[in-house]
Amino acid sequence: MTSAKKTPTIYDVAKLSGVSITTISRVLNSPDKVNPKTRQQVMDAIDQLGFVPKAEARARAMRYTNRIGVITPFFTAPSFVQRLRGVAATLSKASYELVIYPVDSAEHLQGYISSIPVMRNLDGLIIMSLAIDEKDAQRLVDNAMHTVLIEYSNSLLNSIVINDAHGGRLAAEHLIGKGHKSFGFIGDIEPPERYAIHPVRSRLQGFKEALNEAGIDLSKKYIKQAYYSQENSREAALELLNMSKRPTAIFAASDIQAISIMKVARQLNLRIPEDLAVIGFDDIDMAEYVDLTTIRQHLDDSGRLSAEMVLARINDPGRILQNIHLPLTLIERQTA
Amino acid sequence: MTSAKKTPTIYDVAKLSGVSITTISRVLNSPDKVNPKTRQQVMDAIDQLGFVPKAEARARAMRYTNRIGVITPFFTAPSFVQRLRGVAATLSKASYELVIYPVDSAEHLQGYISSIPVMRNLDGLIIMSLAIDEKDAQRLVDNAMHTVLIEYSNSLLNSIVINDAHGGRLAAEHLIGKGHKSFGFIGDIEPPERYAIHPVRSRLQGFKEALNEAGIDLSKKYIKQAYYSQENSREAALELLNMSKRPTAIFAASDIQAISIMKVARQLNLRIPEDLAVIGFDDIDMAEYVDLTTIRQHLDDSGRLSAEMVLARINDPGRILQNIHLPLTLIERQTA
DNA sequence: AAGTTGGGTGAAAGCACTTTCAGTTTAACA
DNA sequence: TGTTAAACTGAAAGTGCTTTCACCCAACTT
Repeated sequence: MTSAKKTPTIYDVAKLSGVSITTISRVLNSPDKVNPKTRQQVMDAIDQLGFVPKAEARARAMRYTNRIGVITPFFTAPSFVQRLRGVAATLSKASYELVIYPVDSAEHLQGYISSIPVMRNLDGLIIMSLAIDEKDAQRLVDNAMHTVLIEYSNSLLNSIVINDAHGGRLAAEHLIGKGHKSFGFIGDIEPPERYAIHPVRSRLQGFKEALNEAGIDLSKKYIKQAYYSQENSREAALELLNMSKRPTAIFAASDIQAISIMKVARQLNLRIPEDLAVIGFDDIDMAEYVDLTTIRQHLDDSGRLSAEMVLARINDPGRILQNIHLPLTLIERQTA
Repeated sequence: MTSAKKTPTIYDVAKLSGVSITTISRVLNSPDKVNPKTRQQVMDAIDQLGFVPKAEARARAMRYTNRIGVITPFFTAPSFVQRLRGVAATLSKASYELVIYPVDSAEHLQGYISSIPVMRNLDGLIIMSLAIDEKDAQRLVDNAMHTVLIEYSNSLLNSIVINDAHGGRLAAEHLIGKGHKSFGFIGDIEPPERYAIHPVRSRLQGFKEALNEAGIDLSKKYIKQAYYSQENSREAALELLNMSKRPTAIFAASDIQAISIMKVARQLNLRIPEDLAVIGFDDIDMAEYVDLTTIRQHLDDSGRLSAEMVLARINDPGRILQNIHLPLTLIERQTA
């Protein structure tokens, strides 16, 4: 029965299904652009012939991969997920695939960064919250890999950043405005990861500065280092809240940590915001669920924007470099 | 100043070394057929340009992609993220890339599913919470695409499932054990998406059955349909809690919805669990932060397992099919 | 009824090479 | 020195696929 003497090509499939080779290609590469009925005919023919597109021919003819990559640490932390959501939304519209490169060590990062531009199986790249050095940046531009950085910047590449110190100020000012006099801070000031960038110190600094300007000194013992984990944040919160003169307001460098603090406060029977005000940073989805007052950093938008920027660059490589500063917004809810 | 705009081709090499592209090709493919002097010139040019036959590299890269794909709806909903986290963790260890195909329409899904196995730019595939029909399953196995289904099963493919009805029972039994007599249910019983699978009905059914067995009838008006959004869940909760004889315990078909209910209860000044018990389903990270009692479905583990299964299959294609039932565990915290 | 969209489609022009074939050197031999 | 086979080379014709562009036709506008 098996007639085929040679492996079938799209020309064979085209003949059998009665359409042009163009349509076959389209069924395979952008199925949504072809009429479902036609698509079904083509798929039937493909199945019948056992057609498999030849990788080399494909590679030859394909100038783009229709795929953009995201290199990110902590890719499942809520704030990163929300950025990814923004990225995915715009990529999906433009029918690009999303490849995620989770980074959990410096080697990992270096590996990705050195092989990606050479392998060229990506049309563009988004790098989140990761510091990349001059040499790597240079390699990226040499190999014409369109990339945008988030939370980090480099003169050779597009970037999207926020002003973390200003975020700290916003928090301080809001709390001061509410009449608070004694403050605490909890955040991941000295994270263990060498490869990721660390905006927390800036948030703290802005917070301190604004307090100073209001004549308030935030002494060391009210500043608690806590890793991004729940237990760790909880311990820090406990220490703060068990102090003889405990603060009436706490600024947490991330919403997740703020929520941990709320949990401890609840267990200690402290009312929020009457006994303790809590303010977070990020405005992750969950913040609204728990009515957390926080500094919104427009996570979805940053993702969306970054994707739009790489797409724009792909379509117009001559486009000028951009370094976008995203605003921060205080979102007042119930906790402060 | 920008030097290399694109990767060099044999044309560039030909120009630089002053011979025709034919000769370049020959140097590369049958060096013995070309004059040593000419060959040397060509090699020099090749070195100088850093030329790598592109198609070849691509084709090589494509025969074994080191990449596995995940097709998933709602890819940024917490429960899906947690599964993805499991997947990413094991893939990262095995140094595989993760490609995410977000599905937001039936066409999308059908498109992916028909082109992926044929195009072979993936070594394996994980399909989450999506129903796939016999024909597609058949095509996947015909094309030797190693795939694992999560929350759905098919006799031709590996799968990982949970017993949703049993989860409903667990919730009911726990609540009954706490002495509750009047119950409510909130969940996405009739979701709008045709392409995704819908375990909520089963959860409700198990819940109802267990109540029935305890002699309790869950009447229709205590069963509220609510989409997976915050506002919708809130409305449903409000209706339930404003009833003349309001339930003392509510089972939410997802943690996210349970948390919405908690928010409403807070606004209504209802104490949890004294005035109202709430139990969720999933055990997402956030559940612990807000002390939500819930039915844990081991999300990270299901992701990890699914990745391990496709990896195992890639390394040993003869491996027997598995249909894994993951246990559900009641996690008792503060809300019920 | 005429005009405007816009989805679906095919012809044809790439893509980055390989191969064929005809031609040009070169080397070797008479 | 002329002849000829061998060695080398390039133009052009594939290779199997993707993509651009123009076209058709049906569905809306006005």
